[in-house]
Amino acid sequence: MDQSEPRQTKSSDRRDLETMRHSAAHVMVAAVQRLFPGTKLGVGPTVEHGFYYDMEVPRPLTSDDLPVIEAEMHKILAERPEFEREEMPIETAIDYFRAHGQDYKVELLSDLKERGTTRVTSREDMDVDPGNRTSATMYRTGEFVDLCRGPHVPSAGRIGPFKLLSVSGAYWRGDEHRPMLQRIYGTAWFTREQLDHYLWQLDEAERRDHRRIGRDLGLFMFDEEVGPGLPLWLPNGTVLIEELERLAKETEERAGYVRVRTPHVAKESMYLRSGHLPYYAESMFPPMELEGVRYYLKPMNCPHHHKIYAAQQRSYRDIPLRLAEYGTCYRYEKSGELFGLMRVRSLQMNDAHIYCTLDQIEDEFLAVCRMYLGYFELFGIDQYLMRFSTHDPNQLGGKYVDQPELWKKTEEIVRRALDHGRINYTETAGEAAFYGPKIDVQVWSAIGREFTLATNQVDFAVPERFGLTYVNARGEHETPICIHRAPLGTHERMIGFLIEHYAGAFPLWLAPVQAVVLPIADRHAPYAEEVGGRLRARGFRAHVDTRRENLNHKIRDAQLQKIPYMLVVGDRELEAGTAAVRLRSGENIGTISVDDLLARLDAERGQRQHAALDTALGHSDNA
RNA sequence: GCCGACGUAGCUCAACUGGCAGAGCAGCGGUUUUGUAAACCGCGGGUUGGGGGUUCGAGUCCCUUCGUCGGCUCCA
Repeated sequence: MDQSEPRQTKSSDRRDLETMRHSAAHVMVAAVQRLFPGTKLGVGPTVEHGFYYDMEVPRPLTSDDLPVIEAEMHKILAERPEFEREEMPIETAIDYFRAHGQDYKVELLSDLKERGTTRVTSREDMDVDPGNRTSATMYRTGEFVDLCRGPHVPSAGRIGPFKLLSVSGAYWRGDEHRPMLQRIYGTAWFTREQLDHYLWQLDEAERRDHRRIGRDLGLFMFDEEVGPGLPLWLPNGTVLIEELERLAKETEERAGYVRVRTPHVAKESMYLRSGHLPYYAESMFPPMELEGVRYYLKPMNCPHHHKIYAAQQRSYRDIPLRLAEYGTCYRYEKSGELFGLMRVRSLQMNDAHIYCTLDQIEDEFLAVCRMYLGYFELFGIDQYLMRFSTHDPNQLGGKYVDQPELWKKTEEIVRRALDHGRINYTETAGEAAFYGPKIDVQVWSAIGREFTLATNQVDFAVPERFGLTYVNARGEHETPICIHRAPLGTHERMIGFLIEHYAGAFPLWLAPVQAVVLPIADRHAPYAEEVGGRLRARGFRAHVDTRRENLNHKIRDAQLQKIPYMLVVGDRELEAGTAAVRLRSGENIGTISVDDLLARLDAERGQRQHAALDTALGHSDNA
């Protein structure tokens, strides 16, 4: 994600840092081996801010073990061992590790030898060199020997300040059917200041965590009896939802969408037709049976929308047809995957399905991308990654529908749309949906977890299953292409993300409470109510704090609630028909008339309509 | 789902090796009528997540179940 590397870091420094962290990982695992003889090594790459090592330890580790391991690491460092490099034939290395009971290393080397690079992942290529199938490189640090490509710092004395952060389970080679190893995460830096800065950032991230802010600002809650992953939206959070929906509806209306509404359940037969059953069944809530018919909670809206499309004869003149719905879906996420609002079991999706011809896809797809970019501009989101996912030709007929020419064609169209729109993206093969290529917008939560925030997918397979057609200009039936898109993702994830993005200080148009009027003494309450009433009459969400507390107290509470405008009214303001305006930044903009205040608020609230939405609608290009 | 940790008042946290469940904030009642980040006094508040067990005695030890957290797997 962002920030925590020193700003001036050059790429060579960056490499040195990675080298040093990788060496730290070696020292860590050497310490674990000393403390827990019989430890078997997995792999231990560096990651964004540090390193980890996976290993099989005789007993499960707990966080209490980390200080002990750190102490052992310091002992090793005090011995100042050299990192000695040694190259040997691959068979010799296999024999060595087999003799030492290092089964995982044996497996890595055997794979490399027998199958070449096919099973070596990026996590593993720090251990073995996929390009070299005949010899292996070993590093010796004191009595500790590990398979490793290197490079390493020459001496362990070069390892900078470090800290072990957490311990957890991790499947060997990321496969849930294989053994679970113990993973220790750590971080290491050149200087103590950098380490402290990073640790401070971790604390800061915790303060931005949407789960904490969500509670403090009264946005949402969970209840054990309602069920895990089923958020309850409190009044303040509901304002966020409704403002986002208003934004979406205005934008989509102007972009030529029509709105529909569909039920939350449907019969089994529809999901057999759509292909969700049985393939998606494990992500769906189990069926409920009524009068011998099985119904499912909908995990997505597309089948319902397809039915609406199919309900009447469509002409080429009718399309693109863009059906939009903030649809509520239910997905049975595994219990361990739930995470605050970011990963839930009931979700409201900014969904729409665009039915169009092959010729129209490019424009439609680009228009959707512009819509994202407009939203992101509006929110000031600049830390994101657009990921273009294409199919893997080797999996046609399996993971992917067997229509090679359509894959090729639609992928080209998407690529051209992205290039034409001058949109930056990375391309990943083998990550497409089974029905077509897609773009995902990746963002990171405050604690650094990656999420797909929005998605835009081409579907050239499912419309056929639903028998969707349109009559072309020659009077023939043709199957339309469908674009699935959710530029604002789901309310749950988008709001979870925005909470962290703004650290709870939402822009005026989105803020659950936009202004609070603070009467200094009881005698100012009627005037305060009058000011509040005028704001509300103008469509602002304004409260009046008439508690018998002093001003400092009311200010503090309003600050903690991150209310954009605090309007202090006392004798002077009452007299003059004004309010003393304090912003949540702490800035005091002085005393202004209520009329001026309303004008200012109008202008600020109106910002959401301007440039960003023009981008969303592609107006800036045409203008 | 898997590995590990953690569940004490609305929130943040106490309670030494098993020995009378406590504090601050919030809430409520009263006093104060206040000018830009916490006025003062008082009061209520808990089946220590649920269930079972060990023990003279369990917040503390054991089992089980639910939930949460850190990862893994998976995903909007």
